[in-house]
Amino acid sequence: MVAESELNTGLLLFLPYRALENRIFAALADAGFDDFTPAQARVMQRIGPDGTRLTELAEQAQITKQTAGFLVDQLEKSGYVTRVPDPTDKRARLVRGAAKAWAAKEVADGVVAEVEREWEDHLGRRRMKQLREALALLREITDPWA
Amino acid sequence: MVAESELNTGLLLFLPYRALENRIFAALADAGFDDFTPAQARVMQRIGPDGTRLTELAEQAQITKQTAGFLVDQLEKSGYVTRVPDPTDKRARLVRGAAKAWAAKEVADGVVAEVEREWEDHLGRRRMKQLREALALLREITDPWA
DNA sequence: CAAAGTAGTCAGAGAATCTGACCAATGTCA
DNA sequence: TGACATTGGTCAGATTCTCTGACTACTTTG
Repeated sequence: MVAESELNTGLLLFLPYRALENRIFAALADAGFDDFTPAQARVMQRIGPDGTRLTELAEQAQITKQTAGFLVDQLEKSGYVTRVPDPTDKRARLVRGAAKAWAAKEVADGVVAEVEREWEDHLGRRRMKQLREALALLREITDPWA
Repeated sequence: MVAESELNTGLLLFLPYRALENRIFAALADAGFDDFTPAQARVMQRIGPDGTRLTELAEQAQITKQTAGFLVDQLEKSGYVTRVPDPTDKRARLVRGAAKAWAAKEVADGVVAEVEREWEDHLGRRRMKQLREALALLREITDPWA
C-alpha cells in the first residue's frame, strides 16, 4: 500500500513525530515516570498552565469527553493532576497539572531540546529554521485551536 | 502543560499529520469505505506492493505481532487483504492488499494530493518544497526502516 | 422565564492492545 | 551433522481505551 518511490507528506510528518514521542517516553520511564500510559499522556500534554476543562481536553485530543474523563480519573489517582472547581462556571471543573506532572514536563522538555539539537545537526541550522517556519505556517490551516 | 508561547516541534509535526489523516478518513467514509477502523488502516497502510509479513507490519506500526494478527484477521474478513504463503519461508505468510484495498488507496491518494495542493497554496511553492526536503532528510535519522 | 445549549457523569459494550506460553520452520556453529 | 538459538506466527486471557446512549446540573438566549 505504501508508494514505492516517494513517501507522502503524511508519513513524512508522522515518522519524526513518532520518533520524538518514543524518545520522550523512554526518557520519562528512565526518570521514574512510568506510571502513566501514552493515552493518558496525550491528554495531560494539553493541560494549560492554569488548568483546562475536560471538554476542551477532549476536543483537542479528539476523543469523547467520556474517554477524557476516564483518563483524567487515572491521572488523578496517580497524582499527576487535580480537579478544581471552575470559578466562572459551576458546572465545570478545571483539570490542573500537579507538581508531579510539571516535574515530568521538565524531563520531557529536556528530551525535546536534545532531539531538536540532533535534528538541527542533521539538517543544518538553515533548513531546521525553514522546517519550523513551514510547520508554524501550516498550523494556521491545520489546527482548529490555533 | 503546553508551552505558552511556542509549540514544540513534536506538536507542530503532529497537527498537520492529524489534519491530513482526518481528511483521508472522511473522504474514504464518503466513498463507502467505512468498514474498517483507524487501527486497521494504520496496519493496511504499511502493506507493500507484493505483500508484507505480519511481523514486519507489526514492527513498522509499532504494535505487537498479536495485535497485528488481530487487525489483519479483521481486514481479511472485510475483504481488504488476503494471506498467501511466503515462498521463501514456510513459517511465514504474506499479507497482500486485495482489490478493495487498492481502490481505497486510490481515494486516499486523491485526498493526499488535494491536501498537499492546499498546503502549497498556503505556504507557497518554495516553502512547500523546503518542507518536503527537510522532512525527507529527517527521515534518515528518524525512520528505522528508511 | 422557558427553551436550548453546555459541562460533566454513569452504565454498558466494543475495539485495541498487551503479556505469557506455545509450535513449527529456519539459521548458526561447534 | 546435530543441538541450540532465533524467527514467524498463533492461542488464551487480561487490561486499557474508546465509543454510544442516557442522564443531571448549570448557563445562555430569546
